[in-house]
Amino acid sequence: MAAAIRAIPRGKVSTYGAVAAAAGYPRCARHVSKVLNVTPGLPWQRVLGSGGRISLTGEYALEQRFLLEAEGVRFKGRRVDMLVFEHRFPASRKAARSACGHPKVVRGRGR
DNA sequence: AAGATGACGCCCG
DNA sequence: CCGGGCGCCATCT
Repeated sequence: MAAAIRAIPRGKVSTYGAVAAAAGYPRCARHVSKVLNVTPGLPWQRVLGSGGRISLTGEYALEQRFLLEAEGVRFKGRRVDMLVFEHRFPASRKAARSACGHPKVVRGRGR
């Protein structure tokens, strides 16, 4: 997970959902945020919400926008121009349809 | 164990 | 565009 985030090059961005999916956990967008919190050294500013919007709140949101613009990322109003700056992760076929942190614990959803 | 929360995502009006 | 609601998963109290 953290590796996926580190893989985002400077001047590019990604979204929680995309990072999670790239890491092999399509349903764990939420946990990406946690990883960012517990893992220092990650380019947290390059991770945005869906559509390229800053999900952060308060001053951190301003920080994030500032840092991104410093890297060359342009904003379209409140969002980032995803069509240009969204980083495409390499096609990982590590389809881990399991839970986020427990590859073995498969939760049979509903059915 | 149950309830509540979180830097989320998607659908509906 | 905005607001509201529901689902998802892990962690904390």
